[in-house]
Amino acid sequence: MLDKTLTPSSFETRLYEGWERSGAFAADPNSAAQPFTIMIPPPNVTGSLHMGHALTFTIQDTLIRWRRMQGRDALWQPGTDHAGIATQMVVERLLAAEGNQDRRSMGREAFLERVWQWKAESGGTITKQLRRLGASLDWPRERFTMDEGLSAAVREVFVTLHKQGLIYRDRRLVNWDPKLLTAISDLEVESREVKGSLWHLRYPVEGEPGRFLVVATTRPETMLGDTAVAVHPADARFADLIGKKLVLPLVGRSIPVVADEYSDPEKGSGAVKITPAHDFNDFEVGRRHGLPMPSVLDAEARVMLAEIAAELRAVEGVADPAFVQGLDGKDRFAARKAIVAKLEELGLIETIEPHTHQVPHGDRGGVPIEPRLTWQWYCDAGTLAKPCVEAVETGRMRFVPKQWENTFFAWMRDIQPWCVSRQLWWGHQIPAWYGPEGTIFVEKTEAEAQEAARKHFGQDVPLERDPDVLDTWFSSALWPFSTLGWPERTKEVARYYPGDVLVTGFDIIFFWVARMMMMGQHFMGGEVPFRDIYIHGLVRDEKGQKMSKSKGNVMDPLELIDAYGADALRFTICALTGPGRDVKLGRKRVEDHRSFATKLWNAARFLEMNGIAPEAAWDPAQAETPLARWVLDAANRAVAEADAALEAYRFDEYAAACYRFVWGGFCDWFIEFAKPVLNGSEGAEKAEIKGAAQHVLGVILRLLHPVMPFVTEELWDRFGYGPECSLIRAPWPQAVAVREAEAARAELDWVVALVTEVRAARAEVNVPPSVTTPLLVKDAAPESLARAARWIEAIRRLGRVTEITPLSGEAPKGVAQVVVGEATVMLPLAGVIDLGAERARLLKARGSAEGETRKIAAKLGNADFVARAPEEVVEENRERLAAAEAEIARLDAALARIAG
RNA sequence: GGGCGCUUAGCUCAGCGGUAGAGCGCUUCGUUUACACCGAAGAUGCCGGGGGUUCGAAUCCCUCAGCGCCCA
Repeated sequence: MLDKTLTPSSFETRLYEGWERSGAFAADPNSAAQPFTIMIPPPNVTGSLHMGHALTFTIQDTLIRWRRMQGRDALWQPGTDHAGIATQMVVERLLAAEGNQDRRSMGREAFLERVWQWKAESGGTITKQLRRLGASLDWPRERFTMDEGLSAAVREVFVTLHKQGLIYRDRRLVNWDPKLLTAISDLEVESREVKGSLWHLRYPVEGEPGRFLVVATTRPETMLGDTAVAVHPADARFADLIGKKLVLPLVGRSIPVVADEYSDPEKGSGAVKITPAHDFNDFEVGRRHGLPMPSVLDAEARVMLAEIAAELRAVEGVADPAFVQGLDGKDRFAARKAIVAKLEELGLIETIEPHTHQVPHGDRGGVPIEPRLTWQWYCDAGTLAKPCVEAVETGRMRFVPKQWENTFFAWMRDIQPWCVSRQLWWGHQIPAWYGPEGTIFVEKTEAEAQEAARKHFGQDVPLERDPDVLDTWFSSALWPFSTLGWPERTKEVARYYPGDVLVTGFDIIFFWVARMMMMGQHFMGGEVPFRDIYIHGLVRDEKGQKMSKSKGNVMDPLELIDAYGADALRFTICALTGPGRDVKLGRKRVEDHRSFATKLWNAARFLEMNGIAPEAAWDPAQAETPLARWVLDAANRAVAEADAALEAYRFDEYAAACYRFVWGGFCDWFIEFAKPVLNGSEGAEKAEIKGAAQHVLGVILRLLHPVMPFVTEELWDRFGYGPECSLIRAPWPQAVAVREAEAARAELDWVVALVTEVRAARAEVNVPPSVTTPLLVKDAAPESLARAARWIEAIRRLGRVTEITPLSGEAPKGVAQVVVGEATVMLPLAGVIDLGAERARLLKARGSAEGETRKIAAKLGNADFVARAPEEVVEENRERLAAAEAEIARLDAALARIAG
């Protein structure tokens, strides 16, 4: 016997282990079935399961379970990425907490060993948590971006791209994180609004004592590296200054005034100081005008004078080398204070206005990033992006929802060279070796580099390997094929590439999607890495706020699973995942949706109590009774709706179709109609209803399995539809042949309408539930009377009716009346009903029928409508008008009967 | 400043040319062989404002307003 209450925790772990142990999640490269592949966007190895994961993995698992049941050879590739900076930070923090020596003093090798040790101990957190969610990943195939195989792919790709000229070294400005001491991607930079000041500084014009050019800046400390001041060429205020020289305050260096459209006459003073080594825009201006580009801040963003020391010059009242020398080694913010104070003292500050502006911050380190001129490795993303743009334009790859392709195009068409080197230790060390005279040898191994160097120099030379590592996204970009064994020519690569769909959030389009596309197409013969890209929203809290630790509104999916079961969480997520919309999720929503799992459990329990059990031989095509045919037909439609919804990535519609059928159809009507039969004597009818019930329960369990895997598997096993843990591999339901479905639908619809009308009338005229009544039927067609007779038991039970008889002679006094199709049904309730309420009820029904009539009549009275609208629309309106008019007539008759 | 999206019942959202819907909440009633995480019934809408296209607009177009996100 099933327990009276559903307790998900009593079976979730057991079932998951059962599936995993039996190999139910495994892809089979030798299968004849058509593959279906989803590459998990590998979560960060330092991560733990949050709501965003719950959303994305519920969607992926729903898709993969559905396709697997459809008989596809499903591969859901698991794994994690090594998350260079994040992991390095985690381990460094750990070392600090343990009171151990820091990474630099322990050395690179020992540190990396410590990272691997951490990975072995803690790196599996998220993969364990994914199991709680029910994610059916092919675990034995789990990969890690730092695995030997994936590392070999990285070396192969780097060396190949280098030989093709698509990876090169360059000295340009990068986003430098002065806390983490590495270059970071512009995607790892976030703008934060900061309240600062706009300082208006006076730069003296050379040879014109007393004349100044005022520049406005938010970063006065960078002035040490100024090499020009730019004004707009069309700005009349400064026209005569163009080409003249200014004395750079404090430093004493002479710098030119240049004309450049970058300078915005509307902003600040209209003149802008140019510091090419410390600002991206200034860098471009510097390039255009051939300006020197001295750096004045070091890796840790402290003042560094080495590149300007030779040019320090004393100028009375303007520049003071001693002061500048005193800044050497000072932090950038301390230097700003000192410089502002000194300028103020010299009277070189015109005004200071409060100014709120966007300051780029590193998203990991949290400190303002510093544009910095360094040598780095770059990948020619522009060239790699072109075929990706084309693949989306021609439909070889498809964004769902489609509008995201705009975001993608906008970024891809304007993509900048991709800085792939990072000044970290944890990651794939760049396979580049430096020889004498700065020669570079890029090879897969040190031996090959040695060999190349020997060829070049004609003798063995000492080589030194580039200490930097590659951006984590570099290895993640290879994920769709490196996980399959590439560069080996494995059958997995041949079979599972390209994937069918990539599921991810829009915030990741630039990271995953774009980079996987670039590398996938370049290295896989132009073949795209996945055909569909399903973009879901973000999980927000009930009020629509982004979840964040600082706001304290985060929800823990594991805690919700503990409280309500994984199925409830998954079903909630599916039900709320509308197209292109964020998911507002609260505890209450999960609680609400849990009741659906409970409902399913209780319905199954009822069937079990009535001795309903799987009968594999039962043939739905032989069903004779209208009820069996009706429920089989409704199940067919539910399956069709679910399929269509899943094909279209409409998870909300899939959930709604299941909910409607299971609750609104199977439980509310089928089970209720079945009760009298199940209660009655054994015989063909009872056998058939039991047959239909077990058949449809089997359909329901399979239909719901992708979204509610645990409770469906538990019920499947307990009922004995198959061996333990076999639902996951059971065939997806298909429509069955139902004879005369149309007639069954008409019959049941009529009974439902009768019961509903009778219930409504009783409720509205305040008939106590304890009172039962006969029904007197007037003007009923013989078919209606026959139906009433066939369904009398169900109608008795559901409508609190005693018997149904045709009305003979006059209607009794004190009746409540309802209209069902052509018939008027009376409930003789003299002395019980409130006649006033009954009259009001009938008038209200008449009112709405009349409103309907007026609307349709007006439409049909419009000659243009009749002439131009499609014939079937006109015909449909004529029918509706006739029906509404007939209903008014019957209601009028009913009103007349109670009038006296 | 550029781009995208949203605005439909109290709340969360579907519908996107032809009868305005769902779930939750609310009100009333209810211990009938599953289920109170339940059952029955009921109320609630100028489909953001304005203009246009059309026989017909929540749905298509224009415009305005408010909200959100992304990129500068």
